[in-house]
Amino acid sequence: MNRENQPVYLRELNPEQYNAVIHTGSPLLILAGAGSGKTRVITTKIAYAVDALGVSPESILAVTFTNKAALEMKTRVFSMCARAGGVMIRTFHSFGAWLLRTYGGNIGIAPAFLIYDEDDSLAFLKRELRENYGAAQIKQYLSWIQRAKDLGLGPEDDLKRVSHDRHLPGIFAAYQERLATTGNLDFGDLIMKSIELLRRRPDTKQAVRERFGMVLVDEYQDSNVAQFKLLQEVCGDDTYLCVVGDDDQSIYKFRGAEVENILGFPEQFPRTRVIRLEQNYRSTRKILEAASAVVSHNKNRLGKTLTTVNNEGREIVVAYLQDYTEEAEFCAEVINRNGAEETAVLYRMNYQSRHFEELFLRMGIPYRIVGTQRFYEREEIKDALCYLALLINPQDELAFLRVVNKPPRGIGRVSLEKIVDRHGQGHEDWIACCRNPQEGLSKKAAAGIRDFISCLDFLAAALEKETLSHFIHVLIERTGLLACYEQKDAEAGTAKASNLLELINAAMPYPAARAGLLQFLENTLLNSPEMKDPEKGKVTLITVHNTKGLEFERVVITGLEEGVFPSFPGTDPEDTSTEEIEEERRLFYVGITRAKKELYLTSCRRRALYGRYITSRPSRFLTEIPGHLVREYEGKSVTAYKARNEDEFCRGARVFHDDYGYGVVIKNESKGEHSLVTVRFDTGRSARFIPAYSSLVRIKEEY
DNA sequence: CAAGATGTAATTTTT
DNA sequence: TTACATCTTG
Repeated sequence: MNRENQPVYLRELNPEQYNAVIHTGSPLLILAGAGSGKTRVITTKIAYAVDALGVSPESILAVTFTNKAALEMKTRVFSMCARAGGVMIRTFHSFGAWLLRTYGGNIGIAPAFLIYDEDDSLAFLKRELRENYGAAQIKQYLSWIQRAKDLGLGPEDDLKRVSHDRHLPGIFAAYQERLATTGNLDFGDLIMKSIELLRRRPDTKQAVRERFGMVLVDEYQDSNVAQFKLLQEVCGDDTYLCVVGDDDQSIYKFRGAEVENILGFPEQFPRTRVIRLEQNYRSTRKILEAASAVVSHNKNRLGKTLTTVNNEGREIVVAYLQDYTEEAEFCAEVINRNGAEETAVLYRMNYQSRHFEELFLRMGIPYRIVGTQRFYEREEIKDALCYLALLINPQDELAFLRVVNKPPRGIGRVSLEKIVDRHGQGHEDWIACCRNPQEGLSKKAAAGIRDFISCLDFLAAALEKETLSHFIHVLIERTGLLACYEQKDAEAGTAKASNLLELINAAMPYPAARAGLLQFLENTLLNSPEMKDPEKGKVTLITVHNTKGLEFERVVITGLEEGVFPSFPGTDPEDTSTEEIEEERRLFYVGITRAKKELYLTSCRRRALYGRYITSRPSRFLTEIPGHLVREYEGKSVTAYKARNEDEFCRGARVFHDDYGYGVVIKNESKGEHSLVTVRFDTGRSARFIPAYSSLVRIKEEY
């Protein structure tokens, strides 16, 4: 075919990418391997549809999972095609919010609803359950409710797939009811209510289907059942639907992601055309080969063969180390040799970052940590946002309870209880409830309430007069939040006051008054800019989950030990289900494929757990990488600990045990799977161990 | 009503 | 070990 006359962005594509871009006429599933130019294809496809096919930008809907992805897609589409400004590029939740604000009135949803995040939901459920349940149980129930919503199930549905708990349906129903009295929605509702809207109102469904003739979904492997149902409602027979994803990179099962969505897409949508993107542009051959070998151990996958024309590259370095201190030292060494920029240290769990932070701080290695706490989740920001929320919606119970005594106004638990009781009797909102004379309140509390009300009145008036940004400035001063946190900052060395001031800047782009405030609140929550822009010259500390969509020259994946990576909390490693292991393996696969040129894997012999050392075994994933791709790190620690082979505890070997201390192996018998080792300790005692189940470590002879 | 004391639990996390 | 949540005391 003649591609000479086509725009540059088309000529740069490989044949599969090209076919995916120009395809029309049936549902399309693009199976895009890691580093295969997935985002490029989806953005080019949008540009091409507008430019070459004459599709109206307003009729295109592109859905992603993260704000970051949405933002990136917007930027890339607009840079390719200026006319694409009208394309709707949103996250699933943001799309739901749009749908409900636009048409929600048809099913009785007030367009000015606020969105409760997970913390809010939990606080909410706590109010419902705290009399009879512990914190852990409440969390469990919330998690079940969320899972149910992920599956598109309401309180009245059969919840057996979520849990057999007898009380769940009742608690779920009570939660929904309580939420309804505030008029607000939680994250799950943004999807659930959208489905309900389109099902109950054929007129709305028709309007939506007429508007969106072309729908694209990115990261489809992480969609859940509810999102699939929503997609089914949005897409009619005439809608062109294209989904992009990689079943090997599905890592959010614990959040309700349903790999079946992508695996079963061709059956769900008849006449589906499947295009595979298997050409990798990111990694060296060795890295890619390792990644493929590892993930090929998974059974539940479509299977694809990634190839690359890139160089073979260096061997993968595997370092067996003594403990997390040595691991941090190893990372420091990698960084000092190669530079911090374009280097990432990956770990399975957030708390693992501490060891790296400590050492890097001491050694003066510049680093940044990605994705610990979101801006809007900060205590002080949340306080300010709750004042704002209360101004928009005086029914907002949660917001009221959070800020009524913040900063302290002398309204304690007892006084609050009385107000809550009083509110429960009438049907006035929280502010009206406080406005009326309070009986039985202490003088102090009554004064506090009066103060609170006059503060809110002042703010309500200010909201109409000031720009939003200035209004927020007024708010944090008039409420006393700023002063309160300035004092706390001085005591605790935090930076909460400056975060509050940051909020003033964040509000700059928004219009004034209620309308602007509403937009601002939604954007803070649903489009909160995460501070993920790679700063120059710093090493990146990041969880493996958070690396999705990123790439680095050099990657160190740390903590490759059974129980850490793969992780299986609370479960016996022996009976961990294969499904769980496969998800962990996919996560490892994601980690490996982030590396462009160099990959390092570290595994520790001992790890500190809640102040105690426990021995761990190397991750099974390490054995899944073909030996010829790997070079074992031979640093200072090699003498202390080498990969365990039969000789590790041979007769005469010097060993250390957590409880017994130092000793010498005097006998080594093989018994089936495990060897039985007899040790005489320096204290004179002897004991027998199965090394696999003990904390026995081989050490250097000198010790 | 607010600061200290004791107890308990401990993944990953888009929105 | 540490972080937090709930309980007790000033």
